[in-house]
Amino acid sequence: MTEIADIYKSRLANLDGWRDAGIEPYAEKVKVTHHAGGLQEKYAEIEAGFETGDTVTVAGRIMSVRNNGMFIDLQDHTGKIQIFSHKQNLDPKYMETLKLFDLGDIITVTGKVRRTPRNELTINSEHIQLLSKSLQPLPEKHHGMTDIELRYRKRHIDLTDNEISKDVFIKRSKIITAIRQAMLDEGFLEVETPMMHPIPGGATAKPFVTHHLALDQQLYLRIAPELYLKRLIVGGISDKIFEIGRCFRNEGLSPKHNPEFTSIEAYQAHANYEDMMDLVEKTVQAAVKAVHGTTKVTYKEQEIDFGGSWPRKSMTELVKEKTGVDFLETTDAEEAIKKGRELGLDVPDGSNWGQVVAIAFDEKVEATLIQPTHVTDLPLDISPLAKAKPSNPRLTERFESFINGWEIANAFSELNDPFDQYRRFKAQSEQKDAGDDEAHHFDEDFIETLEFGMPPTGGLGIGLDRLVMLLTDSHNIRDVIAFPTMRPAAAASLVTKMDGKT
RNA sequence: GAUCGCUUAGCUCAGCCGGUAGAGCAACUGACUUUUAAUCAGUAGGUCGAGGGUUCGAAUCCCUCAGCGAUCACCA
Repeated sequence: MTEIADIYKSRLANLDGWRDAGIEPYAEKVKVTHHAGGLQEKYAEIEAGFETGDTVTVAGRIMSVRNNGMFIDLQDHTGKIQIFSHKQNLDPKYMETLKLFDLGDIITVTGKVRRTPRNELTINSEHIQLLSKSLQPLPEKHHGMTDIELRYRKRHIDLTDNEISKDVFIKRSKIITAIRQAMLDEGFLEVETPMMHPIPGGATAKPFVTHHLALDQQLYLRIAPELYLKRLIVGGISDKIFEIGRCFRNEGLSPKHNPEFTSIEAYQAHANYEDMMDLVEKTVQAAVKAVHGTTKVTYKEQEIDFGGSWPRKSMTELVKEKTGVDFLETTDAEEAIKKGRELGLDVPDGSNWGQVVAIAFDEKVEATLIQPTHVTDLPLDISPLAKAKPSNPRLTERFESFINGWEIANAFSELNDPFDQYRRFKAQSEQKDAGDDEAHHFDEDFIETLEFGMPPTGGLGIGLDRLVMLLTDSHNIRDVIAFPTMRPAAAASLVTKMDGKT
């Protein structure tokens, strides 16, 4: 017999013990009057040895047991509190069932609150009862579950066990709530658009493909909600809309990339990219304040200040600062490629002017942008949905916001000229034909949408997972996604674990 | 996709130059209504990630594969 089976069987025996005692081991709910955290706070000041006489009912998980079940550490979602089960207070019939408890069991306790002579806030149990039996062993109580892979695969254990992990997901929720609230405060309407697209659009990325049976139709999981949100702007449902939701990209995994990730996209009619910069600052600052109470955050021992108005610098200007090369002075792609290669950049043959600028920026500038910075005026070649800059048609009214060397936001004055959009899609589809499987698809329906007339509009996207990473000092995106995408676990280990259960 | 590293009991980890598989916690039996990582005595628990090879002998050396991590590449 393997040991896991041993533990499992002993717990099963205890489960039967409850039934023998006439108590259902998966009980009905009880009325919980207090939580551990609240009690710790309320009675923080009482002295060691003081008995309050206040009766409370709590419920939670048994995290540790001392002295034959006399002392139990009970944990609920707010914290821990000690339970004292002594024959002075506890009905003999409950004394009998104490031995049926296992670590991890969810129980309820009613009794009076006191502080023990050893200064531990404690409930003297008068009634203690199983609410739900735990058949699986919890991780080791001192070190907890540190195996990073197991924490990702078995998040339910990680959360019961790991305060830091729990805190990250609570903060994630607060960050998203703060951003949503900031958008609502700005007068934006929250909307929803399809996640299954007949033509994937709105971003440069490889999509997931799926198939609808009844329609016999190929569909793509969305890589961005952008084009649908613009359709809503055309429709005029509101001048200000936003969507918070999942996007899916069929690309490599890394500490900064999960195949599904959460973004916010916002569109504002009669606004432009400069208005979007203000909006990025407002929403991100609201998120920072919601979890830190200040605008300053430490990430990997580096202080990042999200406060104030962030510097706005053009991409070509930044490249010039770092390399001495002003790509605005290059007249065509060939000259740009030559200059780029002189800088030691790996520039593929056939790159266009904008792609060279982007490579120079990625290689030479990106990693240096630690403090929040809006990088503006991105090349038109790499911005197929952004409006060209009137003063320089090679550039667009687009910016990306960088923090800690990461692109956190991407925004622009939306291209609303259907003729221009037609030409951009055409250029993209030529790139696609040339073998670029990330180039945008040609979306005729979207062209038609623009033909109805879209007002001048500013659009914005923010990657929320990365923002959560920054605000929780998390160094892997999997630490901020409750159930990150994982390869299937080795079959053998799972089967072994299941063996004992039958 | 490339390089490097990790994988030993349910959990956390030792295991050196190849020589019978180890500890703590958890579990089980017993003692004690006593605590703060409770204590004491005892018991049990292993396909050493998987497969192959070298060897008299492999957790250990070699090869292949898998999962995970870090870095790089693509991307947000």
